[in-house]
Amino acid sequence: MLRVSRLTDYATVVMTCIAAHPSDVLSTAQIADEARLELPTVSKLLKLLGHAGLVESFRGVNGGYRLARPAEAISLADIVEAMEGPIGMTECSVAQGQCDRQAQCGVSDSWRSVSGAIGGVLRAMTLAQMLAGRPTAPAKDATQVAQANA
Amino acid sequence: MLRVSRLTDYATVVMTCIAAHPSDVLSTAQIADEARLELPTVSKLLKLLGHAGLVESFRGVNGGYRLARPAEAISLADIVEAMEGPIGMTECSVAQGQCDRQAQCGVSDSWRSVSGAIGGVLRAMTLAQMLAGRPTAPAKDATQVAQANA
DNA sequence: TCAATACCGGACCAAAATGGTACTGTTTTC
DNA sequence: GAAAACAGTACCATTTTGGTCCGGTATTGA
Ligand code: FES
Ligand code: FES
Repeated sequence: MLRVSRLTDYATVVMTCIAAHPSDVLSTAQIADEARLELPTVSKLLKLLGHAGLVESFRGVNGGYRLARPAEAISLADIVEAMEGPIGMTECSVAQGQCDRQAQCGVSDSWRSVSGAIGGVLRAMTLAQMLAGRPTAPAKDATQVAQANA
Repeated sequence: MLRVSRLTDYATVVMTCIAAHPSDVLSTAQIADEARLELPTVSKLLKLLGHAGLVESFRGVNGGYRLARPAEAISLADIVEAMEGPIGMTECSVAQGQCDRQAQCGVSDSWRSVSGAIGGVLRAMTLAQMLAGRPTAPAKDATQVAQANA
């Protein structure tokens, strides 16, 4: 299906939740509640995201997480890479010299090319843009519905 | 890693092999030999590709496979969809109504948007283009090496 | 006619990735 | 020093993936 893992999907949800409360330190429990996800799962996600430098963590009472950078400076590519490692469409094209067919195989160049293009697509989508489609208020007007069906 | 399955990668290799011999019916064994892949694997791939209408099959002695359309009319998106089903980045965005969080979740629109963009990238790469980087002759001159390292 | 070739449609299995959970530290606040 | 909250890691169940095999059928040509 050429899909991203479900955890990565959840990671974007979590990130938009955090981005919705800028300059606020949210605990894992708060985030899990708002994102409608299980707490242990959210905990794991935040650990990964923190390790990638996308969120800052604060320990102790009243600790929690906060965006490490403004939402405009975080792209979907950042999140995907944090969760799944470097973006590459084929096993062969990331691990150079892994595949013994590489000498004869001419498609690897093409795959590398499309991987680059897809990386560009992911880099073009920022967290701020994703947040724009998800209003904090439960309002959902016609413009957004039209955009969804486009 | 946001990757396509290895079988899909192999499918592109197989397709370029077939495309390298236009208007020739190649047996599974010939294709497997040329693609340096195991015969049962190639057999499975060709079954999938045939089912998707990308290759024509001929039974009996001297049977085999041939492209169903000219290489210019077959895109990478066709091959990926033949192997992995419809292109969609997240589970949620393909199976509408599957995820009970969908009402609250605002990121699905964004994901659908990037899925569309990535579909475009895949549709833009044709089998003919992929073949161009893989000469039939075993010659490998400097220009190709340079291109490979680009 | 009949045997050889070669695709068709499955079933089948082992190994790996995934999703999810739990538990034990460590740091900070009050 | 007790409670809150993150850090790290280990663990397991399930699913997906990659790969193989076999009996069936159609076509060719001697
Ligand atoms: S490089 Fe491994 S199959 Fe192409
Ligand atoms: S629709 Fe399922 S998590 Fe967004």
